[in-house]
Amino acid sequence: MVTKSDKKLAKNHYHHGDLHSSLVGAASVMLKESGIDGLSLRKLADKVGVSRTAPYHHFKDKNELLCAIAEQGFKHWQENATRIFHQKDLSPREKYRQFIRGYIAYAADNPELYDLMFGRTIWKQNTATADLRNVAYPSFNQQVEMTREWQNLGVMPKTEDTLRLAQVTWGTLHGIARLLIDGIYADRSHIDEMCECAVNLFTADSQSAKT
Amino acid sequence: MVTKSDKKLAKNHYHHGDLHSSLVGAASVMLKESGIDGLSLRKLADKVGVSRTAPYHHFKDKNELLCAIAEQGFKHWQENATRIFHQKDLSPREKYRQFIRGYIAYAADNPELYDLMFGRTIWKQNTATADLRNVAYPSFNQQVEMTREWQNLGVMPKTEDTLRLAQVTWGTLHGIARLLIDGIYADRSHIDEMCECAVNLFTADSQSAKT
DNA sequence: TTATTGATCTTGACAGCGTCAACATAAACC
DNA sequence: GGTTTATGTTGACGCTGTCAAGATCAATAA
Repeated sequence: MVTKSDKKLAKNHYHHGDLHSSLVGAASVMLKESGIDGLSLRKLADKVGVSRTAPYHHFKDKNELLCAIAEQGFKHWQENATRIFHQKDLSPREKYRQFIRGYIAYAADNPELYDLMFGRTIWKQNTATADLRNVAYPSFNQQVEMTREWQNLGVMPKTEDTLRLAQVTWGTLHGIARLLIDGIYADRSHIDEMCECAVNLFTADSQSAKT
Repeated sequence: MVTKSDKKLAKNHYHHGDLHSSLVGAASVMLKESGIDGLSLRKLADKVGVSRTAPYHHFKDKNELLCAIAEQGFKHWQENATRIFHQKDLSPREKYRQFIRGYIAYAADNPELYDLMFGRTIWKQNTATADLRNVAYPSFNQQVEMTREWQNLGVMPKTEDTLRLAQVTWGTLHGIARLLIDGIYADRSHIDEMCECAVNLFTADSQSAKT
């Protein structure tokens, strides 16, 4: 049994040590490179240096592993979003613009992760872990709360119902993101202008008070 | 060989007759029921009453079959869209509303087909057949032409660049559609109100001239 | 200290998938 | 009638997720 000690020099252990988080880590990398379908549990186990079925002692099935990755993604995005939202020295409208650009940029920079977090694999099959739901639902909800705040700040029209407005505007961001990461909007040089256009449309009083 | 004559009574033929279109037909049904991943060539061949690999004499691989189904979908949607657009006795704004509702309804009624037509399976891998591209690209483009017309009719703001405006508004429709068919917007009773909200946002002079 | 339990990792196996190769049959054409 | 071509067949390969049964080690109870 010199094989193991080759990889983990000091530790010649039968047990891996922290296989759980090692798997999530390696799986995130593999997801980024190959997408959800390309992420194979067997290849993953191989990369971590463990047998085919070892991961099944830490995750019930592939879905549970995917949920764990998505969970990390939501936490990461959440930080990102609140950081933008609490930025100082910015007019509300400029902050809104930043948020929109930040949203699209996050999706464009992490296409496969975005696909996992907001795609059908997890949500349509209704197989989200309790842990994932505990992070994702608040994140979905934050979209509504932000919209309410933007309405109060006079950035978005107060005439529209908050929930509907949030659904439509998030729908827009999601749609643009998906068209980008799914290869339908090929030309990414237009992203900035598209965001600008969206801001114009969603902003109350789009004629006046630009910038 | 009485087996075959049981299924196709008169024809006890070694050759199927019109396997190509039979496959597309059965595959469309199977897609609707099980989605892209659930659509298995082996099950499909079995359902049509033919051996596992027979389809490979009519489609190079699964991708080509999927493209054929998507092609049908685009033609079907194209009819649908132009029928709405050339409806008589409707104010431009009302026609626009109808189009938006029609778009979302088409996606909601054919979720798996929509996923195939506008999803990553075909477009991200860049594996669209020439035939498919010949139907899909004009369909994408029609979105821009319609936007231009709506701008001319005074429904949509003339201040925005046509291409950007088309990208953002189509993005919105696509995003709402995806959130619905991917199981994130669970409550379909809100669809009408969401469409209404979108119309309000995208329509020039949203304050006045409602209907 | 020893015995036992439980967590973790192993190999073996199974069914399903897309797809290639080799072969069989029927139709079409010279 | 004989040859080519289109279309069907079975067999096989490698990949996948996942279950079952056994091996190994850590921790805990006697």
